[in-house]
Amino acid sequence: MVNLPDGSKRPIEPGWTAADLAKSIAEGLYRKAVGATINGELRDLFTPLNDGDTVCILKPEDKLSIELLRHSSAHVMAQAVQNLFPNAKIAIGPTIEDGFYYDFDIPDHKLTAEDLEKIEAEMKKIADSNQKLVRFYIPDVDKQIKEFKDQGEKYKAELLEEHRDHEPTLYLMQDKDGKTIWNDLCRGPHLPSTNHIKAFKLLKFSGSYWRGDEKKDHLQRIYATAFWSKKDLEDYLHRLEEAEKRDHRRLSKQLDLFSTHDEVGPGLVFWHPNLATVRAVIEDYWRDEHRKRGYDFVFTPHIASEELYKISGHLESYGENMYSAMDIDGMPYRAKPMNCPGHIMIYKTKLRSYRDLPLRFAELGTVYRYERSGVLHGMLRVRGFTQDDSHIFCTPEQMESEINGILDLIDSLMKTFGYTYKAYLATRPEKFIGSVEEWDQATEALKNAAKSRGLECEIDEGGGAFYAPKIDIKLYDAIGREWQGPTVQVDLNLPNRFDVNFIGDDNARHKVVMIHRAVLGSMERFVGGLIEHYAGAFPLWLAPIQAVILPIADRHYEHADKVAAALKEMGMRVKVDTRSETINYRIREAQLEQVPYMCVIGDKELAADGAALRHRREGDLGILNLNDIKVKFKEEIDSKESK
RNA sequence: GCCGACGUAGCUCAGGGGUAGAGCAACGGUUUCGUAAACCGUAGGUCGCGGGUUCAAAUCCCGCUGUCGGCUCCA
Repeated sequence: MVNLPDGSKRPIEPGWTAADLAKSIAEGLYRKAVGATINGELRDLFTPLNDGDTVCILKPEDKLSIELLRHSSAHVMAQAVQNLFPNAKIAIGPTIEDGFYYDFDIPDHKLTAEDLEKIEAEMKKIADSNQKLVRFYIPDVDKQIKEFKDQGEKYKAELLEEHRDHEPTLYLMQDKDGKTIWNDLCRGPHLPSTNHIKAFKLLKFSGSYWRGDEKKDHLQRIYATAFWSKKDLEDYLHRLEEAEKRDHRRLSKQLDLFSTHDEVGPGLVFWHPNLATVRAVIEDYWRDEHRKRGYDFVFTPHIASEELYKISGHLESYGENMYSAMDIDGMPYRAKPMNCPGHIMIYKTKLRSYRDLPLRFAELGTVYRYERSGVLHGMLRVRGFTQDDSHIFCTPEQMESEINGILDLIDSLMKTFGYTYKAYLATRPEKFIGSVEEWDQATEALKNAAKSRGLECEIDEGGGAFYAPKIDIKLYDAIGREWQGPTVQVDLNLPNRFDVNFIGDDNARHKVVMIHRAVLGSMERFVGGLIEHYAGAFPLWLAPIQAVILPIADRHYEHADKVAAALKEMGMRVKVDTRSETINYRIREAQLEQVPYMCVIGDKELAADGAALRHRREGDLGILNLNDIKVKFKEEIDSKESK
C-alpha cells in the first residue's frame, strides 16, 4: 500500500515503480507523468516504491516538476556541446532560479553567439530523438573514476571521488533500442525521457572557474532556461525584456539621472540634478525618521591616519579593499572605507555612564572602497558611496530593545518605499573572534528581538561575519526581484580593539555593546534600485519635477505662472513649459520624463481659476480649481504613496 | 583581476581599406495649438586613446582604456 496526496491509499505490487503506480491510477496520468515525490522528496518516475511510501505523481503543471525539466535539459545541452566539440570536457550543470547552466572546458575553442545557435539546434535533435534517461548505480567507483580519467573527464572524476560514499549514480541517455549514447555523473532526479524538452533557449555564455576558484581551471559557462510550453518560455523572455527596460543605467539616459566619466575613473558616480533631488528628499525623510527615534547625527572626515585602521584592524582584514596610502607630512593617510572607527572616536571623547546609553550615532557617511574593475555596475556597485550608517552603543541589557527599535525603523522605511522583505539570521561562522558566550548572547538578542515583533527569521547557520552575528534583510521589488537590503550586526570586535567602555551602576567599567546597522545600505545602491523598482516613475513625493504647467497659448501664460507660484509656495517642484510646441508635444515630453502631473491651462481653466489635471498613468482628470489641486497634491505628497 | 563581446553626432543606430550617414534631440524661423510627436531650414563627428600594416585605416593587426554579460566579491 502507498499513500496518495489526497489521503487515500492504493495497493502496489512488489517491484513497482512510481510509473507503474501512475499507470494503475490512470493511463492519462501515466502519459503525463514526468517524475514523482516520494515521502516529500523529488525522485525519478522510475523509482521503485516501498510499502507505506507517500507518493505524488508529478505532471508538468506541478510546480516542482520544472526542476526536472531544467536539470534534464542541462544534460541534453552537455551532450549537444560534446557532440559539436568532441574535445569538450564537462564540469557541473545545476539548475538555478529561472533556468540552468553548464560549465565546460573546451580546449582551443572560444564559444561564440553562433555556437549557441548550433548547440540549440543540436539540443533540439537530441530532445526530439526521445532518449531515455536511466538511473544507474555505479557498482565499481574506482573503475568508473579510471574510465572518466581515460576519457579526460577530470572534473567528473574529481566529483565522483568526492561522492564515492554517497551511492553515486550515472544517468545514461539511451536511444530507442536501449543503447547508451551518453552518460553523466549526476545525483538526479530526471525526466523519464527527453521528448518533454520542447521549449528552451540558450541565453548567454561567460567565463567561470572550476569550483568558483579563480586559481583553478578556467571554464566556459552557458546559461539557458527551459519551460514546459513555448508560451511560458515566451512569457519569460518577455519578462526579461521588461526588466531590461527598467535598467537604471538605461533610465538614467532617458531621465538624465547620473553619469560616470572616463576622465574621473570608473565606479565614481555623478548625481545629476534630477536624481540629486530624489536623493535629497530621501535624505530629509531619513533624517526625520532618525530624529524621531532618538538618533544623534555626526559627521566624520573622509581621510584618516593609517593608525586608526591599524587599531580597528581594517588594514589587516580589509586592506585589500582600501586605497593605498597618501603621504601627508610624512605620515600615511587612507581614504575612509568604513564609518565605524570614526563614530568610536566620538564616543571615546568622554567617559560614558550607563545613564548616557544608548547612544545612537548616525551618519550619511561617504566611504571609498576598491572594487575589482570587473564587478562595477552602474550605481549598484561602485567605488565611492554614501552609507546610511549608524552605530548604537548600549549596555548588554539594552541590546534586545535596541535591535527591536532598528527592526521597527527598517520596517517603516521599507514599507514607505513599497518593498516587501524577508529576514535572515546569520550565526557564528567557523572562523570567529570573541567568546562563544558573547556570540550566543548577541545571537539570542537578535533572535528575540525579531521574534518579539513577529518577524520571521530564516537561520543562515554559520553565515555571520567573523566579528558579528547579524540579521540581513532581503528586499523584493515591484517585479519580484531580490535586492540586498538592511543589515543589523552586533559587533564583537571593535569595542575590544578600541577598548570602548561605560561605567555601570556598580561603578565598574564594562565593555559597551556596539550595534552596527545600515537601512538603505548605500545611497547609490538604494537609489539605483529604486529607479528600477519604480521603473523611473518616482512617486509624487520623490519626483524631481512634480508637476508641469502647460499653457495652451500665449494668453494663458499669466495664469500658468500664477498656478506655478502657488504650488511652489507650498514647496512643490514645478516648471512651466512655454515652449512654442503643440500641447500634444509638450504632454508627450512630460509623459516620457515621468512627470506625475500635468496642469493644462486654457480658456476654460482661466475662467475656473484652476487647471485641467492630467496624471501620467491615469490620464485626464478634468478641471479642478487651484485650491482643490493644492489639497490633492498635499495629500498625495504627505501619504508618500506610489501611483 | 579573469573570460568573452562591444565603443561611429547629445541619444538610438547604419556603414566598413579610397579620408563619414539616418531618425530623434539641439539651434533659427513660421505656427498659438485642448490631453503622447506641427512645418521649413541650419549646424553638429580628428568614428574611445596610442602604436603598427598600407600609396591610403573609422574599417585590418597590437597595446591601453571604458562599457556590457558572467566568474569572484560586496553597501
